[in-house]
Amino acid sequence: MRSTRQADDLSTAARIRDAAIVRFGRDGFGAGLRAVAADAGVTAGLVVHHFGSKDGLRAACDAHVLGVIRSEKLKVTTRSLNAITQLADVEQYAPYALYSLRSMQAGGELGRQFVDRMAEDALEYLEVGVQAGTIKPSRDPVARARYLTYHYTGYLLLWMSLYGGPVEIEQFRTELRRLADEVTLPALELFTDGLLTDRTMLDDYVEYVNAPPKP
Amino acid sequence: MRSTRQADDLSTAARIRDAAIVRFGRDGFGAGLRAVAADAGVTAGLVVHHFGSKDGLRAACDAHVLGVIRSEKLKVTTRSLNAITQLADVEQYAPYALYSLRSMQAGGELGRQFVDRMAEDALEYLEVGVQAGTIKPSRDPVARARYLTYHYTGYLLLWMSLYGGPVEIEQFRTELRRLADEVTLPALELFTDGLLTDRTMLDDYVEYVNAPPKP
DNA sequence: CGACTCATTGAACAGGTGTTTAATGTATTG
DNA sequence: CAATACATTAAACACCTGTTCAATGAGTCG
Repeated sequence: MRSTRQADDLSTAARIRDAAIVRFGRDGFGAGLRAVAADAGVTAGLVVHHFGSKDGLRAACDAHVLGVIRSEKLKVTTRSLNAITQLADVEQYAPYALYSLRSMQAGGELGRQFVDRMAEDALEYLEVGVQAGTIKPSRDPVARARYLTYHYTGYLLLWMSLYGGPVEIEQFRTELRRLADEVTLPALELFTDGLLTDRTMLDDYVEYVNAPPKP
Repeated sequence: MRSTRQADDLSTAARIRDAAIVRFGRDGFGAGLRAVAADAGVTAGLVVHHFGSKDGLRAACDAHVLGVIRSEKLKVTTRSLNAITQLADVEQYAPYALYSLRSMQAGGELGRQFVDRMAEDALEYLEVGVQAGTIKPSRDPVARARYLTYHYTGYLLLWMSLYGGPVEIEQFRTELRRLADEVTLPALELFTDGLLTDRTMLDDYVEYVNAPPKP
């Protein structure tokens, strides 16, 4: 039947890829090919037959996740300032969020692209806030967007590294909410009032970088 | 000669442990026992003879690093608010800093303890600032200290995950300085002026959490 | 139908891992 | 000096990894 191929479920290759995204997201990229194959109900040999190698499989996963992120709705992921509650919001995309985190943890190209993309979206979002008058302007908006993005992403990565070995998706979301609760007050305080009582450090610094010493 | 044992260098076990700290810090805990053994100029068998197992070796490394941190000067590590320049300052302790980062990345007990300790020190330091009038008080000082610590540590961890595969100690320090430069302006801006132009979000949140018990 | 292509499997392979074991040398002790 | 305990090594072991290979099966096309 041709219906077996396309209608029954997904194509076998796609099923393997999806299983790999979930498995890698849960256990990290140290997970074995045989585990991925078992999740997809196939054999390890078939995995490399379809994807060439484990790296090929990972590349396919990267491409797919990046495609999903780019395609449409996951722009929501970076629309909020709080990168933690962000991810908790989109329930159906939790596996992709987990996979992306693992990607950052393992340090692949997808990880870098993902973070850069989040920084771009954050910049956009911050600009809107500045225009609307709700967010203060910055002397270097790009640097600020990167700074905030790296911080929130790093917070999440650190938490996953410290407390999440193999991460179940359900546990992932509930823990995210707990983290968000823990973070909200200090974050709002910092965002509203800052931390320092006087501005000499900042003023001194901008004066320092604007005064070209000796070229 | 008994002098061979203690004076010539360190004891063999200590030499292995130190080599392991450096190697694990550079390559992560995936590094093989044979690599560690070769660094120490011994055999893999001897490593497990002394430490029982690879986990035993790692436990010994953890204990030693934690001991060094506790013992004395590494309190400096957490004295500055900026956790990045922190580590760049203490040159001789860079291997310990790297090892600790790997520990956080791998998620062992040492990683958790290290972060918790940094949070405690940050709390102490922030309190001093509050007393001195240079830092604004917080409604929840403990949460704020944890928040700031996790953020800066996470920033560092994210950077290492994304860009640092095997990390050379020299490269580690120079990169830390570059990161510090990149971060200084946005951080100072945020710490001085905050991010939001009005305080309704904060006030609403505080009112919300205080609503039930507070008359 | 026959030939051909592709998906799929199970077994085998080569390489790496942590660990074990037996042997050897080298101190320290009785 | 002899005996004993320890440090150390090289080789082997069992296991797990990604990958390869030959065989089997099912679907497609001429």
